[in-house]
Amino acid sequence: MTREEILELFDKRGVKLTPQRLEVAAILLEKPQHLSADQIIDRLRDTGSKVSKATVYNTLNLFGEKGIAREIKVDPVRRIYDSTRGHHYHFYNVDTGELEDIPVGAVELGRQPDLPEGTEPLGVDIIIRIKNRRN
Amino acid sequence: MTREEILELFDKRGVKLTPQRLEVAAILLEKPQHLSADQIIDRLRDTGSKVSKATVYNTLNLFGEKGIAREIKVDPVRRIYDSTRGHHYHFYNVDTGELEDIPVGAVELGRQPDLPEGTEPLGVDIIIRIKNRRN
DNA sequence: GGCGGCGTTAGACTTTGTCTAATCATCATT
DNA sequence: AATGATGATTAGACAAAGTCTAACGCCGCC
Repeated sequence: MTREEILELFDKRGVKLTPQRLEVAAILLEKPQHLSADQIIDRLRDTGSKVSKATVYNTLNLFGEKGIAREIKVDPVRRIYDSTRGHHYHFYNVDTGELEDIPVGAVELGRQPDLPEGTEPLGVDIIIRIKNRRN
Repeated sequence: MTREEILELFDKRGVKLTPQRLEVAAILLEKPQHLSADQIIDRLRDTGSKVSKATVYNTLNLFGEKGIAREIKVDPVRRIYDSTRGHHYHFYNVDTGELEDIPVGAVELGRQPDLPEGTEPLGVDIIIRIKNRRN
């Protein structure tokens, strides 16, 4: 994702532009990928950036709320952020910890259940857990 | 779930019986429910049990591995254990934090995607996020 | 009875993420 | 240009969940 596209996305989602947010976005949204806060901080440090830990966490929370990145719940100990915003699901390899996008349309819900009384849908998360075949 | 059924389940899943494991199981498997480690410890304390925190965590990890309970990944800060072992999915109310089982068969995957090379399936987690309707 | 192996325990420790209080940036108004 | 308000950023303290360690207990087996 180019700098231009990021600016546009911020604007569209009502996120005020700051240098720090742009730095975080540049790393996370560079390409389709799954990164933890820690990995993002490491990469920022690698590029000599001095964005603080607190800001990275604030920013990722904001990105999650505003739909700029998706928080994926797979690993109970660390939050993973997905740069791909569109409707899609995941493979999670429990051996390697790797997370992989499932091509759109390769999996689809057959029947949708009725929601509990007085609630409305927010979204659906599907994770297909896999492991390495050994032999 | 009765004490008898728990003993049977332990046996079937190759889990050695100990008084502490039985105490944890008695609470978690009592009925279909979703509990955090913390809630389980609280209930143990309420009944006067002195099972240690470490043992509760060890036991829940063991139960997860052996298929005696299911670990649900929904809240990044706390692990939730589901006493229902069968194939089923969940509603997660982000307003209340409540987790609710989706009746079996009410939702089903239409298409199953091809798995990545050299891997085999372990299972599928589906979480339908919902929120309270306000008006 | 002694030994080995596993389970349990208290409490220290680790890790991830949040909070606090101070500082800084931006912008509108005068 | 100074003022002030609002919001973002920062370092570091803090909180919470879960893991680890080292000691101890229990049980079966030789």
